Amino acid sequence: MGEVLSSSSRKAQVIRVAAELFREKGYVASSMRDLAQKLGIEAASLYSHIKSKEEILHILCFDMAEDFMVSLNQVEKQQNLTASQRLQQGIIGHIQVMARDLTASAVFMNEHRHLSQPFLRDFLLLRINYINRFKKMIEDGVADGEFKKEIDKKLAVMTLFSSLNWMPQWYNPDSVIDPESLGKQLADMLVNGLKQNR
Amino acid sequence: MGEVLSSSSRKAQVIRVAAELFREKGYVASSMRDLAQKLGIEAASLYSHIKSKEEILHILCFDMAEDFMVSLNQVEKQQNLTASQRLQQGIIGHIQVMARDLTASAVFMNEHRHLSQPFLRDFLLLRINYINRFKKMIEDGVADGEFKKEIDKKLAVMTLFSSLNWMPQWYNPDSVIDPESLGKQLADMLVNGLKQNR
DNA sequence: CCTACCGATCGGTAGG
DNA sequence: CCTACCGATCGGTAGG
Repeated sequence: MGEVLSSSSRKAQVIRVAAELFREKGYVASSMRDLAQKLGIEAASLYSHIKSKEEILHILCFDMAEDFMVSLNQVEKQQNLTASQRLQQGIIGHIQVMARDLTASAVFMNEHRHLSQPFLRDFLLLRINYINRFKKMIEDGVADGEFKKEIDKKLAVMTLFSSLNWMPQWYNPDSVIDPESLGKQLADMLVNGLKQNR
Repeated sequence: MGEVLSSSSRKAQVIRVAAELFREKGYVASSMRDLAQKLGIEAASLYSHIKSKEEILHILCFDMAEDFMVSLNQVEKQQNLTASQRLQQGIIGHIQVMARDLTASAVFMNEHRHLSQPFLRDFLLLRINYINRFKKMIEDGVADGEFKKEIDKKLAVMTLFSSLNWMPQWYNPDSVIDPESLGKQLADMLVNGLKQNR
């Protein structure tokens, strides 16, 4: 997990509480006074821990991005697996990272656009890179003959990402289904579809 | 299309320009002064056309919701079709409604949470109803034996909605692929999966 | 559609 | 971590 977020410092606590607030109300609608109140301190006191409101958003977004990258790096090492197996592992990894901190994941997803430049650009470059690496797995599957050659790879990867990204909005981490099973089911649905196998 | 949005009144123009602004910067970060500037008038003059900032958001969200409902009503009438055919028609309809106004669709999707009560509650009830009607189509498909009985229906419908909802973020309406083809491909991918048919 | 303006709230700083 | 405070900006109104 990102260094700051995983620590138990006061700063980390400020960021975790901020994440809850940002998720609930959105970044722009969350005031530093709201945040201070949740922490039981005065707004001005926040600035002993963080440099600015945006620093909080920056840490939340980039710490999550880092975790997603680490997870995908692991998967890409396993070149002994077939494309669909790697895709499955990638999906499971993504969901596991999200499940470790669904609040930060929701902020990562919905609020990153409020980063100012040049951070926004850096963030979007990381995201494009991540998506392209998933797209590569799909292309590998087509090249192998494991996936249909007629599939629209862009549509496939966008559909995959949409479902992954939307998950923090409805997935309940205390539910019966654990992240790994969820990842497997999602991968299976995407790869095999809903239809009865003949 | 919703009455206000489709008209060419000055009010409709204000709302359309607001939609672009809300999409770009988010509802909260968009000021009435930003909006006025885009229209070439003073901020105070906006209030000759609209009652409040929230009225704009309300109209955008509920006009889109109305259009989605009309589309789904049409599909549900076709009980001669199989579940997967109805699902496909539902998906195509949803995408066609979105494609008619991708800007309003993006606002509908990302900014509805800034509606105040009781409008937010009303909106969420409409959305739940809409989702449940798609879920019903999937359940019908399972009951018929057309879809696998092991599928997680909640996961399937959330995956479907995630992809539909995310589309305004990447779909280019001027692209080579028209909404109907896109809907067909998405439905096919969901129903049949990526895997080569044996 | 404009000028003139209001009270509330914003992120953040100085100085302890 | 607090008190005291700043300049900027917010949505919106009065009155034409």
